[in-house]
Amino acid sequence: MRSDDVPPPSVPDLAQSGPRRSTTTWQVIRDDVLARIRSRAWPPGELIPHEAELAAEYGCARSTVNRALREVAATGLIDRRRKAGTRVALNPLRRATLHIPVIRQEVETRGARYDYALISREHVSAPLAIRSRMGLPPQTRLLHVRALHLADGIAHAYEDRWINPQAVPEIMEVDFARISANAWLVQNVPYTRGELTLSAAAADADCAACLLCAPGAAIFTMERITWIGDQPVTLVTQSHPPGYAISTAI
Amino acid sequence: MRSDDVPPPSVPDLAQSGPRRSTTTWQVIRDDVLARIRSRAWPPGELIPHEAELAAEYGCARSTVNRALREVAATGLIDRRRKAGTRVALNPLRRATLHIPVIRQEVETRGARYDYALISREHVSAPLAIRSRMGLPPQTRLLHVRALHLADGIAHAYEDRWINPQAVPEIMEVDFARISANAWLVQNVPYTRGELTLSAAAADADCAACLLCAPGAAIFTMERITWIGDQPVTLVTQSHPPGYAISTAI
DNA sequence: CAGTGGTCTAGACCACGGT
DNA sequence: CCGTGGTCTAGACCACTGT
Repeated sequence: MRSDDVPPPSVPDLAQSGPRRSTTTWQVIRDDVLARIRSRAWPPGELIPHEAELAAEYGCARSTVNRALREVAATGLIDRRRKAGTRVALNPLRRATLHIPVIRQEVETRGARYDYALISREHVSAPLAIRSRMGLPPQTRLLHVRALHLADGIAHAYEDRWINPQAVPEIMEVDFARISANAWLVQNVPYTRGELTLSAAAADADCAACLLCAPGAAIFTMERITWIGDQPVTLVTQSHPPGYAISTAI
Repeated sequence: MRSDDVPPPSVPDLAQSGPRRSTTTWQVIRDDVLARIRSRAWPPGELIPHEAELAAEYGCARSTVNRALREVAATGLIDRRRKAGTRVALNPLRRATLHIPVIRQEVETRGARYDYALISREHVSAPLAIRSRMGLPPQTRLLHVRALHLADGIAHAYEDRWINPQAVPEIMEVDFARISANAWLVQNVPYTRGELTLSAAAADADCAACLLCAPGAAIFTMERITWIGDQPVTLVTQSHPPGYAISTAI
């Protein structure tokens, strides 16, 4: 920051959880804005000063204020519109970034040995539930691959995957005993779009047997669908044993 | 009309000169970078051109390239380090933004009527599990509030909440039959930090009774803890009936 | 129309960290 | 050391949209 002649803004200094390490101007502005919103100095629905005004207040360029406010807007706490200005969100629909674990890494960073075990591989006509989920017509044949991810030999995740050979014909030649479907797809298929769905499900017989839990036990599932253009590539459901959780800061 | 029949550049023809249609320069660069990564033109681990080089290619300012690459880096697909340059991530730890629903809105946007029903309110000594989760010493007394969120009269979420009156003394006077704990806290408590944990759990007897499902049924739970500074404010667990899921684009 | 945010530039200095 | 990204500036024009 350059102009030291501007007094520090009179922001109610909320109790900080940790030491403030943000030294850059835009981070200072961002944190001040967050503090003013959370302290209700700027209550929900309120119009906050526009960029030029804040730039003057902080003695910085407007683009620096823009950067700070853009970051705040990304969390959903403020609503920005041209001409209308910037308002504190009335019902802050919070956005949080979720770090989606890559199973192998997840296992190995715990210091455990990672193993992959193929359970089954079949080329079959897709069941209705899978077809409709992937948006495929009747009679479509899909590759159905089931596998287990192991941490030090014990089950870490049960994977039930459907692959559309029309999108990736080469998949039919892959030996899933040697390379996991996920690893092969990650290395060979540049998907253009994906969707992730988190839910809870009761363990079915197969899943329970693999994860060593009771049938019907509460299982955390992550379902992913990926497309190349409009063509669905794969639908994969990864089920984690009871106790699994995923966290993020908000 | 100029010759727009040029196919979408697989290796993008750079040196833009004409006006942009619907996307801005930084978005074009971002999309090109994503396309080159996904098409493996830039394979995992590869060093990509540095900012100045890309700026020259696109005929734009370096800060515009910086904006584009910063957005890509936010998704975890590239790793940027000073002096070392920018590399395509070897194991892309994917980041996805999760939109955390505000229950009332979630219900009302479905066109359903929202209702809130208080089940119980007690001022009790905190159980060990709750204390340790919130990082509170033994003997701490907490306000325990259980409630139900209803959509058109049927259960949409079961809420089990613990509130620390030391952080928010006024909470003891609030009539939870009139206003939900969440609504009151959102309006009155500027938390500085929060943590969200998603998991699956088996429905306990109370939860099952409220959500009209079998005891032990797989329940999707969202647990939130918020702090003011170092002081924990509230720990809330919201449980959703079987079938509930939360989605995001990746 | 006019006010506001969104983008962009052509520079500049600085912080980090590999060599 | 010195190359690279991170930040910042003082402007500028444009796009959107409320009045």
